Amino acid sequence: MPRSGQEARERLARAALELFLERGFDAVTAAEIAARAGVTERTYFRHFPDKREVLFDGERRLTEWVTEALASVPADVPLWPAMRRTVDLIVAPLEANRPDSDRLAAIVKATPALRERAASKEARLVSIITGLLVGRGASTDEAALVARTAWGVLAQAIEAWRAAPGTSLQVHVDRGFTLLTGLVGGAQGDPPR
Amino acid sequence: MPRSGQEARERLARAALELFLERGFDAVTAAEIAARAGVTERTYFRHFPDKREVLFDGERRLTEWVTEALASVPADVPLWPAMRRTVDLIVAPLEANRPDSDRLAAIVKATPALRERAASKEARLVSIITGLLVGRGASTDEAALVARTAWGVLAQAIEAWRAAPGTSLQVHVDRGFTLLTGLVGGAQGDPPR
DNA sequence: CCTAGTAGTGTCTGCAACTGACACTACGGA
DNA sequence: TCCGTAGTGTCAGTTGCAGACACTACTAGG
Repeated sequence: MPRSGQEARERLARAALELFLERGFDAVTAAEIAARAGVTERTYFRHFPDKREVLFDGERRLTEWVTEALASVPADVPLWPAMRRTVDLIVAPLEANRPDSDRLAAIVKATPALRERAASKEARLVSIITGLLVGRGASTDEAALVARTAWGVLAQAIEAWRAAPGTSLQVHVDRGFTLLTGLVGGAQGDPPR
Repeated sequence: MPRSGQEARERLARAALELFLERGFDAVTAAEIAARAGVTERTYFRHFPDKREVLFDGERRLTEWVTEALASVPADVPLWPAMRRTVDLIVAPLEANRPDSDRLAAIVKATPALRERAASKEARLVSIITGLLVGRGASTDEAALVARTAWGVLAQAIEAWRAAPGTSLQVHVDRGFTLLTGLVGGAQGDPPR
């Protein structure tokens, strides 16, 4: 293997994070990020497809966690319980990662262009999960619905977790699932036609 | 030349749609859209904040439909049933709008940059719905969860509906809600059907 | 130890998405 | 009839991104 490229990539990611924290996403140019990392703008774009993507490099790990978690659930567990266990399994890594992900979330929240990218990443993750569920034997419709719903619970839990420092993510997740079960499963009158 | 402003805006929207259909989003420049509409590029950017937004002008109507539909549900209807009725209420306008929205969906689906924008719009709509539900007296957590989940059902139904021409959206919506109830509310045991 | 291949980089060049500043023109109302 | 306003054109500038090509550090193979 030739000279480590991976190293430059990490310097770029760190430089970008610093600059975005210092001055905000919009006030930083790609050339400046590259300069701080000691490379050229062109090199930046060889490592990341655009200015935003540096920040979302960690999302790949999330995908891995989900994939592994779901794979670790026995195949005979029905869809929804399997998804629930999967969510439980990725709570730990998420909590371990909190300090970093909090800073990231702050930057993203403050920048529309980044929120857009984040929303897109979520959608992509949901569709990956859907694929995995289909691989477990679910119908496409079921899989998509379960993936969307479970992700919704987790996403909402994460949001509440960030809003309330010092709380445990697991608590929010549990609350979300029970809340959902109560709301949806409850026999309150909603006549289908 | 023209005076209305609104008129130019509509010409721009039509021109953009045509060009995107003819050559694809990426192969069209903002200047070309403007030219076909008989104005300058600068004028384009006075009507729309960026190249993508022309296509999403109609989303405002969706927001209105949702707002009105939810407002029309009596305040004493509990959260989830209220949401379910709201979804039912906007099925009609959605179906009436099918030909246009199908073409739009095709363009969006083919272009990553547009999918991103679409995902972002969905997120925004969900947060608007959350706000409305809070206005009805729900807690933030409940509201967010219900909004996310219900929108998930509708979004999934719309996708299935587009994939199966000739079917009725209402059918997919009904199926989605019953499926969800069965999965989430049902005893932890059995795969459906 | 030398040589050849390859991954990573710098440089140069160019397009297209936006943006600010300013001058102009049609219009509706006083 | 004149004036204020909203919509537009023009021009110049910044920045995100991409193709082409030459160069350099490193590694493997002889």
